Amino acid sequence: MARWEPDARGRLLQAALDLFADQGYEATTAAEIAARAGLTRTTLFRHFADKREVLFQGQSTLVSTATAGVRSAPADASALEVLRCALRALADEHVPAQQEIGRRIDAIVATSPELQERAAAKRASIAAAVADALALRLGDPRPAGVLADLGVRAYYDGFAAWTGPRAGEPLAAVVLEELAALLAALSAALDPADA
Amino acid sequence: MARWEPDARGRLLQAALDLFADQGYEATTAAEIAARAGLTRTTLFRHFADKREVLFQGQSTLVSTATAGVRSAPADASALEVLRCALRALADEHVPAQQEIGRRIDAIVATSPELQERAAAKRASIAAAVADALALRLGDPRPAGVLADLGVRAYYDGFAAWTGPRAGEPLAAVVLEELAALLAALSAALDPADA
DNA sequence: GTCTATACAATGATAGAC
DNA sequence: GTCTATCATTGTATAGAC
Repeated sequence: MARWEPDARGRLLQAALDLFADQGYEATTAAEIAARAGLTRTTLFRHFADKREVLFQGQSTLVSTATAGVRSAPADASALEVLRCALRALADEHVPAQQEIGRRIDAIVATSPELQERAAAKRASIAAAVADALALRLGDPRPAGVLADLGVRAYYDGFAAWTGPRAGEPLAAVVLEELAALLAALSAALDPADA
Repeated sequence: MARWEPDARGRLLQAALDLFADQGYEATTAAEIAARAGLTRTTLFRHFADKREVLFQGQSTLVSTATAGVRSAPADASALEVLRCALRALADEHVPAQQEIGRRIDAIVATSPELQERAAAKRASIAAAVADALALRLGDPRPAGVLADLGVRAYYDGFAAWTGPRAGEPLAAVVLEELAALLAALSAALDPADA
């Protein structure tokens, strides 16, 4: 029998979601979150570097997943196929149970500049990881960066659709479809004669 | 004759650059920066919302500049031409005197995750401003977002080249050239048959 | 209108006990 | 792994000085 209740991190996330939704992010102290999770403030900061990371804990592995996803692509894959491998790897990190949590997190992040800043940093880290891994494969940082931006945009927009109207479909399918839509939109925008 | 030395913000920036380079960002307190600028801690926080903004003050107008740049484009301009208008507007915010400061800021930001987070948030804000303004013009958020990413990447990469090896050229020219290079790299990556 | 003095809540780090 | 306790610093709020 364990000396402590298990899953301290998950309990802290639930507590934070409840309190932030109730009182707002700024009005909620780290001590309150910890208390609601049955812990102390010190323990919260043992698990997370700061108050924001309680909310973003689900994204902590995405950077290494993105890198691994690029490296997992077959040796003869095209640049676009490599990008799709990375997106599939990222999408596989999420299960439908996270859709509800994702919605709640998004709603809270939208209320706080401090949280939006952390969200932007996370997205930038993932984009940089994809860009670096792709640059290594392609031998050229320019297409790598552009493709990484495209892929990360598809991933975020696809994730948003998956937590909303397209909750029933597999995340990977939604994301890859979004990537195709972005590429088509880009072609159309760059070559207006297509109209 | 003025009662106080002018340009408090500029003096705070100089003080921060010196101290951060000397002791590191974390080891430098807001009180030290203010003292070196001949001010008090209270006054620093009157001018800037937080310690990080002392460094990023030069980017405070870029979001509105980006929006204005998109709106300043001729009514019959293509999507790409509109994007170029925005980039020219952004580039015109900077003068060669900022090259040295830009280099010093970059070096310091590279040492601190907290500063990198702020930098990522600034970049994301500019990208979002361009994307929103473009979406309004194009009537479709998808190409707008992709083009905004492309443009912002060209702007940042161009700026980095301008503070380094291409210091002698006009920033706008470097950025627009970078945009062309990114577009060419993308085409080549998406259509490998071109080789 | 800009600067300063002071007090304050909260963050995040640290050291040591269970 | 958790807890108590303490500490410097951030960032805010409020007051007044030149």
